[in-house]
Amino acid sequence: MASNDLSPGPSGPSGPQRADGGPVRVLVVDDEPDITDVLSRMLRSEGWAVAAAADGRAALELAREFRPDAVILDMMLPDLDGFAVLSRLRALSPEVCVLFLTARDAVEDRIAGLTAGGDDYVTKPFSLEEVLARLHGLVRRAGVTRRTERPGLLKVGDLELDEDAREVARGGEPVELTPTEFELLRFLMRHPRRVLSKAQILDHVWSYDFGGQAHVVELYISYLRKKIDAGRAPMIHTVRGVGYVLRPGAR
Amino acid sequence: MASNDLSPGPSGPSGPQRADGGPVRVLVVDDEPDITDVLSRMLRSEGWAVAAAADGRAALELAREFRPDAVILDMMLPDLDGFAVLSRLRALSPEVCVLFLTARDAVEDRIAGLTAGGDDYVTKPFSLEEVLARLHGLVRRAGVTRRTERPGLLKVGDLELDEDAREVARGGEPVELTPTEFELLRFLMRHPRRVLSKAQILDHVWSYDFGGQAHVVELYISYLRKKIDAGRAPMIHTVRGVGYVLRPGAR
DNA sequence: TGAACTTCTGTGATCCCTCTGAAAAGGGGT
DNA sequence: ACCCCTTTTCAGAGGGATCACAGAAGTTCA
Repeated sequence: MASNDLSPGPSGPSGPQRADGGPVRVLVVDDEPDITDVLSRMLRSEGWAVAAAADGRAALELAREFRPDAVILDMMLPDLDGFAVLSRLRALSPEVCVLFLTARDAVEDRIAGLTAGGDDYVTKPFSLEEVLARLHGLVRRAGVTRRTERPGLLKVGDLELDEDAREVARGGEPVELTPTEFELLRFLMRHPRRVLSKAQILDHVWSYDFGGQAHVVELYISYLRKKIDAGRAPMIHTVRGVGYVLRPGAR
Repeated sequence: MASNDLSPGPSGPSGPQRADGGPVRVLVVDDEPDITDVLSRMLRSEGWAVAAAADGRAALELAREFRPDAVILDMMLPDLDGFAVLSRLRALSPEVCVLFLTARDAVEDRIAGLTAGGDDYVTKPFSLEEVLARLHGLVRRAGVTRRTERPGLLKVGDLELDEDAREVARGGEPVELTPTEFELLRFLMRHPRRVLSKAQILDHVWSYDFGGQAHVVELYISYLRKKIDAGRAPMIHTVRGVGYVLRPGAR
């Protein structure tokens, strides 16, 4: 209840770090202030350095001095076509990696061809966890981030989640999860030992336009428990009146 | 009400401090004078710099020169919609963090979704401790406050309370608490060695519209004693005719 | 197109947290 | 010692929160 997000843990800033030790720089480009706002805040709270622009012109200007490592780029901009922005961004700094935001039906078209270059895309409406996960994948593949123990592998107790392979295992035993279950578990595993409210979970795991009740969270928690805690010492604990915690050891 | 404020202790102002050493600045916006009044008093007595406004127009004007680090914003204002105020506040200073006040049934609607940005909300009726805890969490995560040893961890003697994990331990031994017990203990631990009257406790831990008697305080104190002082040297002491103290060592 | 699967809603049952009321225990003063 | 007042403890009603189950709606894939 109390805390609402994702602050860097007690062990210091847990956000992505560049090889030079500074935070990874990301530029958010979208004409809807709600979107840039929520993305900027979340990314900042996750330890990224963030700049935001509302149209293509501003984005290009900003990119020139902000020198982002990555760009989150809406393909529907008021002034310039997303592709125009893209090509000029690339002219400016060829190394930058791009995460496209696009409407669901526009995907098949031409976006698919772009991902071949190592970039990636997310369809609107998206969930924050999805954006975060893709962005992480992008900069990791691009070699921007400092090499850590084993990137893309989350471990909590004997529970392992591989973000790249999308595989989950408890005590070496593989576990099959549906997409939503996977996202929920990833969110829990990225914030272990920390009580997460249903509202927080809803905000991060479900799409931003999801109008549903907190009830779905309870439902999916129960699904996860059946698959992950079945028979073993439970790792998902409910904190009555507050939310849920993922806790490794006993208790 | 007024008599139940907590002034800064003899050890000087213990309130939050900005990285520059000054007090954290918070703007309270609510159209009910009772609310702004009680919040302002409490926050001031906790060492914050406070300004208050009764409607959106005044809030925006005030924000321009007061330059708050955080805003407590009622979503039901007489003139402007809370969301309108929010977006203009953001336009003014994007870094500001916001704690929303909202009716219980309005939550599911649109407030959820805001917590994703790192902001937070509290439903009316609220308790002062709840507001304070959330506000603390917000500015801590926003990196406004000076970094202390381990944020979110309260220690008194061998008693520890982790606000993030919502865990309590006495002498390393974990203790299970219900939500109300937890809030009560947090309040006590935030003001150790200080006699707190039942009225003060009632005002801070219970919702402001709670009509009940001081009897519940005695009841919950007894619950806490059973769980925390059981067998050990007691830390919760009764000051007859006055209230209770939480004291670490002997005596 | 049909079958399998995933996601979400609704209902009811259960648990346990909160608070009330009353009785018991304790303190302090005369 | 006695009485009065405060504090503590006990027992239980009520209600909110959580969970389990079933099924409808939507999606994916062959």
